[in-house]
Amino acid sequence: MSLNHAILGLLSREPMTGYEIKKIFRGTPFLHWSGNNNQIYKAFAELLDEGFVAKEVRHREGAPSKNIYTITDAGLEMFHRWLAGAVEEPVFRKQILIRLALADRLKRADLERMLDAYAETVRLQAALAEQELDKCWFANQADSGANRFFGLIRENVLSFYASELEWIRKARAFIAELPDEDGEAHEPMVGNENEKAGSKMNPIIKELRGKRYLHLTGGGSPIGTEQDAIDIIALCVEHDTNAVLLDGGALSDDFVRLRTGLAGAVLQKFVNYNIKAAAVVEHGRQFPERFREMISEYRNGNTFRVFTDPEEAVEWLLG
Amino acid sequence: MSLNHAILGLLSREPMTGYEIKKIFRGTPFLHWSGNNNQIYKAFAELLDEGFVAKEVRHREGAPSKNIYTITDAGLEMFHRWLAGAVEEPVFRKQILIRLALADRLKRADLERMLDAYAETVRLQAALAEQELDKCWFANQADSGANRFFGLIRENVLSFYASELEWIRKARAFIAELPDEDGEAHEPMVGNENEKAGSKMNPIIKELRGKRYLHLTGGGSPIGTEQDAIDIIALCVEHDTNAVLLDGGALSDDFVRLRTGLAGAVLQKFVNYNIKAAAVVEHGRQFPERFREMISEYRNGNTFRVFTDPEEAVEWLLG
DNA sequence: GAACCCATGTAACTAGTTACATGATTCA
DNA sequence: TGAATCATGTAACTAGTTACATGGGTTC
Repeated sequence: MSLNHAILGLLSREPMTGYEIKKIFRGTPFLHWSGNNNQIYKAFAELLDEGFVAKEVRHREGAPSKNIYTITDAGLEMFHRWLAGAVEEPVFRKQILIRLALADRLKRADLERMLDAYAETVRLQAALAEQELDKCWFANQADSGANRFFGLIRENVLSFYASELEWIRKARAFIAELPDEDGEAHEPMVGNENEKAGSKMNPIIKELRGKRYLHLTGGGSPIGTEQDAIDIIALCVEHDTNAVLLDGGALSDDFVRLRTGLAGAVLQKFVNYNIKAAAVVEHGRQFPERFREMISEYRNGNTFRVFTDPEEAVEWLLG
Repeated sequence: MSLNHAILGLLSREPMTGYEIKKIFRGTPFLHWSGNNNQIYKAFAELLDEGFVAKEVRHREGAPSKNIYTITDAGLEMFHRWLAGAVEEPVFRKQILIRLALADRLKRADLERMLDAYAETVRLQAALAEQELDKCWFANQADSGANRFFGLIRENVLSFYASELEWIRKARAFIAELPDEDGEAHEPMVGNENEKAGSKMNPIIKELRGKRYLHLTGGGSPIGTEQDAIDIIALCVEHDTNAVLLDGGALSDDFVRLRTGLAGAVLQKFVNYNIKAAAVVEHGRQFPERFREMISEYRNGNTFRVFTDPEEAVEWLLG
């Protein structure tokens, strides 16, 4: 595990607090650790234990005290030993390859849909990575303006996604040329029919002060796939509105876990179709930290907001 | 976790035993699970519990009985639902990028050495992946000759390594153009001096029936880096021999863990320089399964063998 | 006044790996 | 005879994630 070494590396530049380190991990795509509290604070406890860092507690009037960590000589030596040691091989995980290997007998249309969904995921991921890269800690450092190798790193990361998109193009071309034998026994796709939206999501059109909005009540099932977003948009177009009120139940577990990419994909679609969405959640509901961060990022825009009070939500939606 | 789904996908082709599934996972680079017992057998217990597979115990005379698993209708439906669901985004882990970001102030020579080591690792990994791909279960299946998409998958996997090598080329060109300012404060590389070999590894030249071999006694420290292999080769050249006897202590933990790539890199160097190596380990010593597999693969060749009896080892070395 | 930010930490869980255990068969 | 292959399983561990808990300060 080189997390500890990476922390030492960061501290070799300047002393930092756990929280700062955590934010760096969060905002840097090639630092593949999620940077959750447990990991970071545990790592510091270990490093302190081994004498690789020193802790300075800074008490602040009327504020929680900070722990500022400084690297020790032993820590610096450890870090340099790590740099001199063997480099790990690069690894990847691509579920799409597993699917493709196992979905050998799928119908062409289903394969195309799968690849298209993958392409959208990759594009999203690439955009996210680019954005994060350009505002991450390494992009612009105090001493030398920017890290000497940042350009190389950036290129490496983005080329990963670029070559994936290029491969998708090839794969699409390949399956387009496949003979589609209707008589063949195809593995059926399950649960991809369009009419499920109506039955599953329980949408109601409401009106307030002459303005319409679509209300997805908690009684229906949550937004669990990108298809659900498409269905919502279709309903909006049908009823000539661009405002959607989501009951808390509509936010599925997959939705609030950002790494599934679902929230990103759905909200991107909302942006594309100029649709405003307000979610009303119970007061006590806890979301993953990443999701909360995303919420606060969306606060700047006019696409998505989370409320606890339904009236406030509608107010914003129609305002 | 889609491991369970992947197993269902395999069973949708034909009934299999846990051991067979395990071997498929082991031998297929894009199935990123290691395929260790615990994982596989636990997964089967779960699938059985949920009614997605059925178990048929086949008792065999004088042999351990097999459990042959067959997918049920519920399992098949589950698998198809998974296929229809959202695809996971691709992810990668490249320690080299972290190093590069943190090793900003390293000397040019050290950077070059780091990139060269990385290039070798990637080449090794690529070769391994290619070899595994071509003899893996998906490469040649009974029904359709080969999986329709195997070519696409193969291309994707290999292009990952190819584009990494291409990037290394660019990175090398970039650092070659960097001004090497001698006056600058460089972060020193630690422990990369050549003389450590003599002091650390404790090598002795021995002779039997007029044939020389290099004996690395257990008293020294184990082979922990590629540099150690280079040092050993230098000693062989110096003493005009091509046989090395390694005491068990020389095989470090990193060495026996194949995913570190150390064993592969070291043995590749031995192959290149036509050096025979025999390791003598205590009778009870347990190695990771992957390492044991590698040992048996090397049994075909004339480069590396593991013995428990030192005399046998020397016999083979000089034979 | 609700929600977010800074800041620290812990408890409980999931995923995945290593090592141990067993025992017959096959192969050199 | 010793090691490898086939075959099944468990115990203990490491790495990493989610959720919970706390509390002052800031911002809309």
